[in-house]
Amino acid sequence: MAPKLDDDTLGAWRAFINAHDRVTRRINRDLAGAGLPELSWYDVLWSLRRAPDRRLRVNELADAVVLSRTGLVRLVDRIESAGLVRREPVPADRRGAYVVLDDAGEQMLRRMWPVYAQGIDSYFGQALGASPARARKLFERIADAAGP
Amino acid sequence: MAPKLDDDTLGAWRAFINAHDRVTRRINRDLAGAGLPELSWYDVLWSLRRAPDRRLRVNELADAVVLSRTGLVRLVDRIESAGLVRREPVPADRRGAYVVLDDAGEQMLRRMWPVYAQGIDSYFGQALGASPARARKLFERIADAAGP
DNA sequence: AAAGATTGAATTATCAATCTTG
DNA sequence: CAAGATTGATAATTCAATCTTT
Repeated sequence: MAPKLDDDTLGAWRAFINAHDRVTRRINRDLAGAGLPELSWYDVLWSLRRAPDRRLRVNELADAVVLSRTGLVRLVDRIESAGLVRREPVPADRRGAYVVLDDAGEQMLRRMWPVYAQGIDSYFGQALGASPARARKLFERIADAAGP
Repeated sequence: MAPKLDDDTLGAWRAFINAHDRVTRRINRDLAGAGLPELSWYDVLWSLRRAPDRRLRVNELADAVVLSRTGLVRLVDRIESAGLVRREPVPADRRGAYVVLDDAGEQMLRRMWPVYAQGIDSYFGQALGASPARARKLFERIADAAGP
């Protein structure tokens, strides 16, 4: 039942939780300090810009973002109120809705990126050491191990 | 201003966010499925048990847990309502309050541990590969880089 | 005035139920 | 009935303001 976890695995776990909390908090603080919206907004805008025709179905977006489907609907409401995205009907399927990136959303993305990138670099990237690729593989293995 | 982030660092960052979300979600789901409280409760109870005399000041506890001071006060309220901890006055300093682990809290800790440990092992530990110690150091470097 | 802790009000996240279309 | 999306109710997190003691 209770697998024997060695000290390093347990220590790694606690450090992992801690690292995530600190890094995201600092980045969000930096963004707020610059009068910009938080991380989750960036994730939504960024996912949309990468998508063909700058649009995604609500469900697709929910998969791309760290949030429940319901949570995403609420988040899109707020971002739409801010005029950064809009909803559009889906031609073939009248149940669905596209979320489409607006120009103001693209501008916001550009304003946020310097602050965000700086945060990733100084609070996270620097600590990865000589081989970011190795760290990347490690994180991807963890994400895969935890499944969808 | 915008540092050049290489693809691996950025990929590592996205995988990191993703991994954290998936692992904590799964563990919390497993706990809920077993009729047990969520992760943050465990953190509080565990911190108290390690502490001398099974008690910590509210501020000390807030440092040990991934939560703001206010958030911790609310969390302790709930855990106290569940009868797992109690507040006690601090002899020398009448401003302060100890949070003390109750026997029911220790029992809860023991009930939660198998589920929690299993989750850490299968969703996280397995992916660390041959050297958990190396992973641990990496996570600790990140936590340090992001400061307190 | 500052430290320790708490509360009120506002924001956000989540579950279950709902509505609409396929 | 199932899929896509949304809403209502509930719970949790946070900021600023507050209260008490040092």
